[in-house]
Amino acid sequence: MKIVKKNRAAAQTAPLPRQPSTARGEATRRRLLDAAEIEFGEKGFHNASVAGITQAAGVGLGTFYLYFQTKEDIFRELVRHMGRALRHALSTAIAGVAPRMRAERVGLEAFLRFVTEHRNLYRVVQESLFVDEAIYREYYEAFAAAYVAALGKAQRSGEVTSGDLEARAWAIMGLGHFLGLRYCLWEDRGPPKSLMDGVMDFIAHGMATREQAKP
Amino acid sequence: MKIVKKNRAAAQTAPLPRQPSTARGEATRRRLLDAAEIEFGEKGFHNASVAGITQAAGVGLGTFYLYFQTKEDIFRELVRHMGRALRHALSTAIAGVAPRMRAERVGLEAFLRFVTEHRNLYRVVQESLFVDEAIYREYYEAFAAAYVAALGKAQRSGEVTSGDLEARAWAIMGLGHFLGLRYCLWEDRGPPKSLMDGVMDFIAHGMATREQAKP
Amino acid sequence: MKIVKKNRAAAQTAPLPRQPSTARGEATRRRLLDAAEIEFGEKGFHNASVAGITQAAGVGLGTFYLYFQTKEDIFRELVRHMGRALRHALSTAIAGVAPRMRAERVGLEAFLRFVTEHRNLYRVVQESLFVDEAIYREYYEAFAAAYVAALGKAQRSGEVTSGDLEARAWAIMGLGHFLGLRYCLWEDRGPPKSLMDGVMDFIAHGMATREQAKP
Amino acid sequence: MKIVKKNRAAAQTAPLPRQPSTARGEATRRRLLDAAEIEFGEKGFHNASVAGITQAAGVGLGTFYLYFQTKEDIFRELVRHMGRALRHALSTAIAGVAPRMRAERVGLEAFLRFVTEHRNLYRVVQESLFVDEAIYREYYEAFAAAYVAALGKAQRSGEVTSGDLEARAWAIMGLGHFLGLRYCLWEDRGPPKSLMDGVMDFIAHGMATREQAKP
DNA sequence: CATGAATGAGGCTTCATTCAT
DNA sequence: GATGAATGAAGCCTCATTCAT
Repeated sequence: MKIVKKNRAAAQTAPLPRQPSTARGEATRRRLLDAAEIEFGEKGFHNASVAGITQAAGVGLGTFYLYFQTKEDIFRELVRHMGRALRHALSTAIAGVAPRMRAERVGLEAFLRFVTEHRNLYRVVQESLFVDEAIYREYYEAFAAAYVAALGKAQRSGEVTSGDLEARAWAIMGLGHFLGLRYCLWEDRGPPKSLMDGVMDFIAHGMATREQAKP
Repeated sequence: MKIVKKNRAAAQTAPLPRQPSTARGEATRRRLLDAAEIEFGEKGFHNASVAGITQAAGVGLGTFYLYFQTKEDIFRELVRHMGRALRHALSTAIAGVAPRMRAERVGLEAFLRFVTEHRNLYRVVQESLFVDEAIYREYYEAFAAAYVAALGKAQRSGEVTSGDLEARAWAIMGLGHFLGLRYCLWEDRGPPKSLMDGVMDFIAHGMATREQAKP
Repeated sequence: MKIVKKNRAAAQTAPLPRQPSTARGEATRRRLLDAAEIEFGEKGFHNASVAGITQAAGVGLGTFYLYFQTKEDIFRELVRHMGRALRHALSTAIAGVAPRMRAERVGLEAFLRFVTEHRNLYRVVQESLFVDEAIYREYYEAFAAAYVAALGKAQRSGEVTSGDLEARAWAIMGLGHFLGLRYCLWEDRGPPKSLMDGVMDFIAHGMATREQAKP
Repeated sequence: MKIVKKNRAAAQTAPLPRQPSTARGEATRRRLLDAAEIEFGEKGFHNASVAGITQAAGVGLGTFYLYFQTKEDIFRELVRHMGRALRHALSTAIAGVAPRMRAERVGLEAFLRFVTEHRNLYRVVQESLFVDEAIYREYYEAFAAAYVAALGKAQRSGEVTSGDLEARAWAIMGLGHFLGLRYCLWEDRGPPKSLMDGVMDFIAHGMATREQAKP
């Protein structure tokens, strides 16, 4: 007797957009994600439009909603994708690399290369702080957790000094983030080797001269 | 990378917002800025509305355009304001502090305190990357320049090791940024002293144990 | 008064839905009608969706158009179905019942029972006034015609007073409609016997006391 | 820290559309209501568009939302308006009329006249059953309550027979509704006097001949 | 100085219908 | 007979900005 209105948010029985089962559907979905990466990366979330995405993807406007529930949805998916891809790239890059300081360098280089090669995706991640803060935290907390684990191992093996690993992980993530912004996104090249040397020295030994008393 | 904006109306003929000449006008302008800081900080640039700002400021909607040309305009002004205020807070905090590593600590503490106390303003600055990238760069480049200058002096006086100061400045700004995000914005307290000790040790001496060969 | 419809596609060349020739086809068609009855009844015509109907019916979306030309089409079919079913129920119920006032009561009771048991279908009929007014009129005019015929017979046999039968038929249909709405749809029970007694008394003898002069 | 999204439904601090305080605003609001009455009446709720309403009202599209929160909102307002206007028309018409059967006739005539003169508004009320059932009930329950009260007085004064007044009120409302539909909306004239005579006779004395036993 | 009614471009989302498989 | 991916017209609603008062 009650007239039910459609309400996406509250849709209880509403069928979620089906994950396409066919190969054709899979391809369409991928095309949309690729297009969204570019649109969001270039225009930002709010200035990007679903119409722009579908146009770039070469599909009809309505098709978008076959695969994603909202504009935010595909955005979130992109962030998650970036997270997975980056973690995979890094773990692949440093697999088997020792000692730890060498792994640190390889990891940082891989990160900066990744940023350079996926500038749009990287911007998407950064903007997620203003679109869906939760997913931004999720992204970095996952990253931090992995980092803390790696540092912990190195610490136990005596390669890394004692100290709060959580803070150190965030510090180094921030450090990498800004270097990426400054040298990869704004200048269109990864940081030169000389710069990497300097940065790694900073990470390994800090910037205080020996004579300095601890602050 | 360039954020495309929609130029709804080029406002070519629109009269420039007058610089308030009276004390009353000055107060109105101040009220608008204060309200905007809260609105933008809490809702983000795109979800904040001019109407919301004027309402919070207790002035009429039209009044906004007596003092600012566009919504972006007041946003930019907020970023510039934050830049000035933060630089002032830091330079005041470390004035006369020596040696350099001590100044670094005092500066980082002052920064984190500032972030904690001006969370909204800080969010505004971060979001500016997605509203007007130029002003974000401006903000950090000004900051970096000052930082490089300070480090240069310390370097010449032998308090800081040799190395690329530009990169070091950005690294430490990023480091501070992430610590602020993690410990000040997400947890509602500045970092505890023990954490600060660890962080400063990292900045001063890095994290490699002595036995480690340089990576 | 005419409801303007949007003719999305004139569907001039579209093949007419085939009348199912197989038993399987017949079953599918039946399933669609049953599902539509529920969907339309619960959500209303505009909030019901073809997808919802096919989902509830357990058939593919495209299958719908094998059996019905448009969403309105199946709706109309439901209205016609209700008309036939109700007329059948009533004529069955009062077959052989005499005298007329007894038949009236039996008929009204059967009607209210029908409404109670087919709430969704009844809502569909009512909504048809706003979906396709012609079919609504068709429905009630068919009903009225049958009613007038029955009353005419009773009139000629002296069981019913003289007077405009058309108006009387519509009056009693309206009366029944509102009682159904009030007591069957909104309260979930048919009207109690005492209420039926009162209503029948009203139909038979009106509500004026004997002393009343005719108005 | 939480990004607040705008959500009309959940808008907690959102300013309700101000009731216009100025005479100009009042006029605009009235123009919108008048236009909506026609649009909804002619096209039905779902086929009417806000754009159509504002166009007919001669105001900009956005202006609509200065005065009404949603399309449903103005629709509801129309229903409420109709309720007030009709009750006012009826109570004015029968004020001081006696005896009750005379008042009944005057009331029914006034109702039918009202329907004839406000066909659009009347359709709006009927459609409200499918747009917002609650307001439809509200409308008729208010009406029924007033009716029951009037009948109760007549009953106590011996002008009306004993019996369930609630049921009788709904029965007569339904009766009036269908007569209005049949004779005022579909034929474009009120019912002729002869018809009114017959109907009033039915209401007063029913349709059973004297010889009939009570059913 | 200040106001707030008015505007309309623009964006997201829905869904009936088609058609290739 | 049946399917479901694809389409795109259409509609509701928001909000920065203007301007007459």
